[in-house]
Amino acid sequence: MDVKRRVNNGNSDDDNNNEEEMDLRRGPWTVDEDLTLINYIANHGEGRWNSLARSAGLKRTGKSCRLRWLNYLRPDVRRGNITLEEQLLILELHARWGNRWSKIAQYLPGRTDNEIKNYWRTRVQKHAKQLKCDVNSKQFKDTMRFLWMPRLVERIQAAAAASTAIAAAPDSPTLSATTSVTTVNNNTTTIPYNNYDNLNNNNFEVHSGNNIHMNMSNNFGYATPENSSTGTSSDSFVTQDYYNNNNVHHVGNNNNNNNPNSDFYHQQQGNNNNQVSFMDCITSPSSMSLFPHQEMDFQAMELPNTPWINNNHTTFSNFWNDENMLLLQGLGGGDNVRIDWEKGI
DNA sequence: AAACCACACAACCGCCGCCGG
DNA sequence: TCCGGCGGCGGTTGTGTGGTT
Repeated sequence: MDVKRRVNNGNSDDDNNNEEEMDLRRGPWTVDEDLTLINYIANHGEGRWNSLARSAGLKRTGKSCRLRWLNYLRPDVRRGNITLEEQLLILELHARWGNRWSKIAQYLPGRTDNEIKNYWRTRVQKHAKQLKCDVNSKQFKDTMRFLWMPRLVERIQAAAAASTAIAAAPDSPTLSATTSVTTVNNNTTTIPYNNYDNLNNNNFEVHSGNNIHMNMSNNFGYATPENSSTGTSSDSFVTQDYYNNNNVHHVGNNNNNNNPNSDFYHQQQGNNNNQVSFMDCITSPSSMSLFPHQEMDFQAMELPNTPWINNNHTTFSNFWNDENMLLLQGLGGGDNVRIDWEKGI
């Protein structure tokens, strides 16, 4: 695509250059442009993007060069589908910081703010729309907190268990291709995992490192079978080893690359196996079983009248499946119903 | 086979804060 | 102190791709 832009309007926008009328290219980057940028940065380093663009002979704005480098060409950019662990982390961090994508991205090694933002918009907001509630509404946050996130945890556990099974039976060709969860090694990031109500306290910490290690056994109020009571057990949840040789690629690619010429130096590394949809998460029969002492504000969900409670809507039929409906029937309504899980409701 | 649609994501835009002259 | 350039950030758009009808 050869999209060019005449830049000479003399305003304060940093894309402009008054000294000369430059035909600045826009749109998808070509292979040649990418290689030029890569080579230039390899020799001169990054930064000072406007002068870099000029010096490298790129007919691009400095801003465009920066974006291309940071979001695509950087060697440590990690591509492929967002893993379960990353999904969980994104939900958690978004609950804490909101749309501060760059800050969230700091805790997902190799992921860019753009990628996380896209994930949020395409996946999370889409499902909020399906539920006919605002993504910032209490209803949706509760849905994430009590259904989606626990389901993710459950999936992660299942994947870890599968991984263990694979280790025990390495000849299994089916299982061996179905998980990206690896065992923990050195350089571990520990993430004490708290619920949304605790997001503002000091218990939530994320330390940079090569791995992310989630500890799910704290004051969230539940404990998983894998958890130890120490809070930092290495037995609980482990993400992919972001930097092992299998998962980190010099330059990644994706299935929807708009630049058809760029594949030659890209390496496909999609991991489709841990991709879990929102509905997959919330329709699990055991989605709630990880929360033995959680207060669940069902009234805030406006059960009888809420738009999502609509038998004609597929979202409803998926969300409030038989088991969940039995649960709700057992509650009998009321204000801020407390679910006493230990009584077997 | 073609048309249509939904999705994913690369890239752009506008705004803002920082910094140096 | 002011001003302009720059980098960073969040929001938005455009488009290629794959699936469905």
